[in-house]
Amino acid sequence: MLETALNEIKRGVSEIIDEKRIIELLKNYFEKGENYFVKAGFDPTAPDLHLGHTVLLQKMSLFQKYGGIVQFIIGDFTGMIGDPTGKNETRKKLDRETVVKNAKSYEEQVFKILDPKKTKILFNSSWIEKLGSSGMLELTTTFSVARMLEREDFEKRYKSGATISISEFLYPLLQGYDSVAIKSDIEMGGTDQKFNLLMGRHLQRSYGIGKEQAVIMMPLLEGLDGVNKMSKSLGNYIGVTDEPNDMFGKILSISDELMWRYYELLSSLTIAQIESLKQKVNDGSIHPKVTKEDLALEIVKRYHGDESARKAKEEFDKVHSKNQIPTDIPEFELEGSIWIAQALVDCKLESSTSQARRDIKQNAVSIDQNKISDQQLQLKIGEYILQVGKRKFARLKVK
RNA sequence: GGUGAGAUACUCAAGUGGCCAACGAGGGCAGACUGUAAAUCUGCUGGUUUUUACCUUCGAAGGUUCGAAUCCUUCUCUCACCA
Repeated sequence: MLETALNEIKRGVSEIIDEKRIIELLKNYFEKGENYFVKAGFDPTAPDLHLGHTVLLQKMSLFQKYGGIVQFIIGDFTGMIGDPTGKNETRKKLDRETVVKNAKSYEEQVFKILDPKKTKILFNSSWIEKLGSSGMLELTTTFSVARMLEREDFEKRYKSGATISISEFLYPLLQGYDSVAIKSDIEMGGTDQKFNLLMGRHLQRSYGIGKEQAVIMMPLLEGLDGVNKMSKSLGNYIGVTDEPNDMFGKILSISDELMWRYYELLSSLTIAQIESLKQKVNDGSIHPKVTKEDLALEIVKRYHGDESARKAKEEFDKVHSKNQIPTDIPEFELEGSIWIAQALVDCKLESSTSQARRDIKQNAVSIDQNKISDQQLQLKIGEYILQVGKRKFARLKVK
């Protein structure tokens, strides 16, 4: 029992620190029914979860199966600083209303994966603000600048001569202090969080709360480009709230290589099942596209249900394999005779008439499925289906 | 506080009086080829129906000049060394 649980927990994990502690926690649960806390922190500014986050969430939900109580921290205080990636400077404090709204939005998304009955949603401002200036000072005495500079991105930036503001040093400390305040037993995060996660252990020891959290790091899921980690700012993400059609299409657009990575980290198939699939694709008995479609179906199903997933697949075949017009496309109405380039801009297919002209020149624009080449074309009264590239469509009614 | 260096489009980065809407690379978009994959090849990548033209843009504001991303002044920000 303990053995199976541990193996499930270890699947896909990038690194575990203090595995003994985890075994101990599981043992206590199986033998005495004792619960324990599993912490993970999230930024309050971006309540749009994507599949990269779900790698972590899926693992957390597994812990809930084995006695874990999830402490879902919304970093409304630390969010003001922003995790020091070097890109963002100090951010504005979000007003209460926005934080609450974002938290709501988190709940809706998170509870598609986590069990609400075994999840606590906490705001870190609630204990950090109580620290006050003296508490904050005390916190800074627990760690040295030299050690702080050991953190990889600090070191890089310091050596290359980029700016590091003092407030950025506070971020890891405060995140670590969260672990002190809520007495977490396990903290989870991405591999990029290693420094911050370990800070939790360090501070729990410094503050003498009587335990040190174990740390589990999950690999960062690569985004659609297959190179960078999935992130909203890079625009290479699949959001859990994406429309079924979008979600399906995005998954199918990943490379074959990346598909296996997604299988490992996102699919509920066992490792053995995935291996056998891989085998079949390699010897040619299954087309890789079919395998990818199955993956897309499984994931869309998870967030939107059977019916939507099936429809998304049908729609996809219709538009891409058979080259037909999608079912739902945005509709626009415009007045009188109108210049094609302007019409494309008004239908939000192009950002400027200059861009529209360039695309027409490059054979990227079609009307009612026929490519056009006349940049001066005037659209008369009637209904048209405009298309730019492969995926941008609009239905236009000229009156 | 002192001395020196720097700020160019989404990112990196050339350009140091007119040939500059600004080399090149990455990214992005489009076309060909495909499985809407990857790889590869090609084109485009500030705006404007005067498109071999015009307008706006090289940290900000002024100035010199027929003409400035380029020269001068002030300011803002960044970095290095010294204190």
